[in-house]
Amino acid sequence: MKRRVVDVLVPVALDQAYSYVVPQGIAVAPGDVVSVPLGAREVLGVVWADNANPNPRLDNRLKDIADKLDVPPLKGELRSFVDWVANYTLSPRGMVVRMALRMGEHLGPARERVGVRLAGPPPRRMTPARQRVLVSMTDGLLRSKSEVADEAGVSAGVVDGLIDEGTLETLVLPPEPVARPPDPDFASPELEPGQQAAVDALRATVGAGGYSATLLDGVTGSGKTAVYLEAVAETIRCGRQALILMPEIALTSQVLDRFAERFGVRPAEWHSQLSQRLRARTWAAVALGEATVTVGARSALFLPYADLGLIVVDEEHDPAYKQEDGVRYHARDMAVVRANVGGFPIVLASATPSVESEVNARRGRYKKLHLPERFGGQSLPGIEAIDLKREGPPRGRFIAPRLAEAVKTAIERGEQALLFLNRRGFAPLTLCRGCGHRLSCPNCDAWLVDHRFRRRLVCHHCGFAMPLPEQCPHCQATESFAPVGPGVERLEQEAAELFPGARILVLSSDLVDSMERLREELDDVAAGRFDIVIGTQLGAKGHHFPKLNLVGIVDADLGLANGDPRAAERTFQLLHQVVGRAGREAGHGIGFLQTHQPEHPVMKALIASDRDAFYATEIELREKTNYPPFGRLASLLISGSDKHATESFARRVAAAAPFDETVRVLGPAAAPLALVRGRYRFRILVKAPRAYDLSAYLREWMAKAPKKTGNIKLEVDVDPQSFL
DNA sequence: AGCACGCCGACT
DNA sequence: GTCGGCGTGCTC
Repeated sequence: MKRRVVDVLVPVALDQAYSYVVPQGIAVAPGDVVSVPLGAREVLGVVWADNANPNPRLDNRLKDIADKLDVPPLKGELRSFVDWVANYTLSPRGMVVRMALRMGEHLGPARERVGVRLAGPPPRRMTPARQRVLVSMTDGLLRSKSEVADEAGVSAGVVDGLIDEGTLETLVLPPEPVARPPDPDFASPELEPGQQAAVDALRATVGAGGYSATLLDGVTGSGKTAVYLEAVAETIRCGRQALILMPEIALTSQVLDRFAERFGVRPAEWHSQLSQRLRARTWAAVALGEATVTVGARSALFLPYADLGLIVVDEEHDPAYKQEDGVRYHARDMAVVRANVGGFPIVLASATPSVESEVNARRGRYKKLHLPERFGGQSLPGIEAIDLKREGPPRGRFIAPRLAEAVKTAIERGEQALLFLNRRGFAPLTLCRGCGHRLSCPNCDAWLVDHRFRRRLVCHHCGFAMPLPEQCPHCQATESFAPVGPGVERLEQEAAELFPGARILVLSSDLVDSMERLREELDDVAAGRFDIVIGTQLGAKGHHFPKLNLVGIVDADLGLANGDPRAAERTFQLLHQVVGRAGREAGHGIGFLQTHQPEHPVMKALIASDRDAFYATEIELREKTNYPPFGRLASLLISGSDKHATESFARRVAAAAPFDETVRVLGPAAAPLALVRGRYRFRILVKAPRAYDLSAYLREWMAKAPKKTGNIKLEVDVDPQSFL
């Protein structure tokens, strides 16, 4: 009898599927998750296709499929999506399928939970602890052991003792579901007329089914979340699943609470900090359709939904949606593709849409829903510029007198102030006053950042850290180091001196260790347990602080200086979001922008609260320069530890570029960050027209590019977001 | 991506 | 003399 052979995609850096023999007793079909031998190990893979005539050269080398897993097969929709993403990003298909299989090796039944209930006579020896347990058990209900112990305030041993005595009996509890079914009619939202119109439109879109993309555009506080949750509710009523994508860090946000208020239960969550077991259980719940709504970071896009019927991309403009290592993909863009492949609607929500999405809406490719006002008639904060050239702080200080005065007033009123500075640590630069030497990283082309809290000088690119040296490595002077420029830790010091007695919290990613901890700290702020919050981006994202009425942007120019084509857009979006945190409740919020260039279009648009002016200038500029979305970009990053070998390789790669009169190949040039982790970096930038098939061009190019030697690496980034 | 193999430097 | 660093090649 002829043996059956199938092609299996394995989760390694291979673009091509491998062939395996289907042994007797195992029935497989495309999409099935199987366990297969690969080299010395055994890996999970996905059956991609039948192979009617396997390569005869492999005849005696074909191995058997080891096992078929008892999970639902990956649907054709997801498999097409995997192929599409691999093709578009030039990633090996194996690396993309790996993201869809990222449930760890912990599949299988959940750990058994043991429940107890009152069953026998009281114990022969009664103790106060035992008494408390029995009191809490008098209702005769079944509950878990840990629950009982917690409730009675005793240790688990006391409960075990009562089980031994026969007073309590044990029963196996059904496994706790990852997420209970949300009730679309649990609480009906109060909607204002503007919101109601948007909700009606979204309900119609969801009800109609089929692919469509909608840009939901509404300022902070306009009730975007409430509106898109109604699209989710409609999806649930249709019996389908919904995915709400969020930037990773925003997963701490109140959206989860809002969801629970609206639907009676919390959604399933998917992010990088899930434990292995919870990850596996969530994966399975999504695949079985038990998890109706998933709120997740970008990798949730690759989950094997049983019947996905809606994707919402919250804060769609957020740069964190771009994955910068491994498979380089933009989750917002791939979400649109996934909706298209699956034939269902997608909603992109933002108060400051990306220029890409805004242009798509203007071209009619996306529907646009606009929520014009703040919910409850709240007014947007007034924004004032503080011109640092004219009324800056004294030397060595970073809070201008006018801002300090406003903070003082806010505290006196019992309100909160947020000082925003997108810079971790104490000072970004330490230099020797004697000779001007700058302390920099031995492995990177970067200064060492002074982190006083950790008592280290730290490189933000490679993690190198050392204590402050005794003397200058260049001129041997002692006690000669001076910190230059501010970080959040230095601001904290300054704020403590300016506002004695104020309760100050620093929110910075290097000072929080877990998502839980961060949630607690954010709750503390919301509850008014701090007067001043000094924060990096962490403090800017998706949290609502009712008592916050004053926002001070300490260095509004920080993001504008680099050569990134999206620098202006990013700065506008970030500062708009931060300033929008003020006055959401009380309605008299105010924001201050400390800037050296109050005439910059970004600053002028922010001060005038004139979003349209910003989009008008930015879109015109992009169009004129053929930058996205009016042209396409790709970037090749060539890196290696030998500078000359790397540079010469980069030149040979550039020389191998296929000729196309509509494509421009720029470079190689040393990357702005020319050295990272001891590796020299060179960049080639590719510019192509808007509708051009850049992936095909790059694939043809890579096929004839020179072979790399030594430790040289060549990374291709289609639609790059970072140009460092 | 992992893993084995194989080739040159420092040291139990 | 071995241990181990990484560069190279392969995985049906």
